[in-house]
Amino acid sequence: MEATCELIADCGFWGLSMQDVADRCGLTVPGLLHYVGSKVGLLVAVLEHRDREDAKALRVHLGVDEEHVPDEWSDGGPEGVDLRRLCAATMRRNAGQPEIVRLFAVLAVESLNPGHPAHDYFAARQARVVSSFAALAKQLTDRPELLARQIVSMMDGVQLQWLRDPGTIDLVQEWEAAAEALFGRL
Amino acid sequence: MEATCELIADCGFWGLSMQDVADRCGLTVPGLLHYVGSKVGLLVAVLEHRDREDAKALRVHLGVDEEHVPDEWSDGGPEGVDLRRLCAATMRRNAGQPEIVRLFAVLAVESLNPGHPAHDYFAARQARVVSSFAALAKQLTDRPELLARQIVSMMDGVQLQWLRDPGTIDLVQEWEAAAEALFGRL
DNA sequence: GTCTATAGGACGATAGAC
DNA sequence: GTCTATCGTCCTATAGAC
Repeated sequence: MEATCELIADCGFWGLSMQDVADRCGLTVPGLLHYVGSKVGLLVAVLEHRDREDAKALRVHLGVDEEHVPDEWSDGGPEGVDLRRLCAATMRRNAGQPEIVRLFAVLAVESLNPGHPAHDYFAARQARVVSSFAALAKQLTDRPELLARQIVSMMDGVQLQWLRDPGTIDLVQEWEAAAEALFGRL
Repeated sequence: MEATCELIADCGFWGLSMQDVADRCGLTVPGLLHYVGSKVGLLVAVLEHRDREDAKALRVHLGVDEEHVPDEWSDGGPEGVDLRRLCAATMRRNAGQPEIVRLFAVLAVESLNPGHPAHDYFAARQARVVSSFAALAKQLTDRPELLARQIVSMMDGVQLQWLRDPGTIDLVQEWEAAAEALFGRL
């Protein structure tokens, strides 16, 4: 999983070589294929692995700055969570794993092509995030879907700039400033 | 150029096949290589072609809604141009060429890898855009670089969402709403 | 300026031994 | 569960005829 994440982040799924993955694992290519079946199977395995890992870690990160974690938070669903705080927690977590952020950035763009094996996965993911943000935004504005899309756009854009120049840009600070523009006037 | 843009947009530079490009041009692979020398040469040719094309077209688009085009605008430099109007003109133009937007989105992310042949090109491009936006933002805020980065982030993010679901999202409208959040309180 | 022919390799995947 | 051997295909690039 780890090796595959790095290699896809570097060259995309189309540029990924099973040979390179196998080499990093100390396996031969047929040895690797024994587990994942095919190259697409490897991609699916990585995405599922990331989903589990991220769901787990986000809950930890949400609570890490709080003295007491409300019950609703630990239940997994984002209901009742403050939207601005949820975004900040996400960015705080992402600031510590640039390679993972880059993996998703590469796949998200590559999968705009309907023929990409992760096309449906990212379409669904995007819809899910926007609609759950919109649910939380209902309390803040009369156009919650619009605000949700703006937040997602800004998060994606800020992360992209941070990835391009991690030395100059502090992801957490940059997001805090952007959040002020988005949430400040509400 | 046209064929290459579409194919890179679909599969990235690493996924691009000279054979596919040659086929679409009605050429053989050596026939294509005669002009561009190598696969990297083809990429460079495309980027240079887009630079010329976009510089030309942006000036037209900037003036298209105005009765009179001020002299400074036609001189090429963005000095004196209203920043918000410049962004709107860019988005208006991009709304008409989704394939080109997707080409740049794919290459921009793919080239985060320092080993990518377009890495330096996109690093320079990014720096140039941010600093020219920041110059225009000086009149609007006391933190012009920050505003410039926020604008670029939001433009990139909005375009990404639009590319993923062009039927639901109107790029120009979506940007207008986002611009209100960024410029409205200044 | 465009072609045929070909070099020389990497690719994903399968078959079958151990 | 991991290997060797191999298939058939694709890849970029070069050499050289026309």
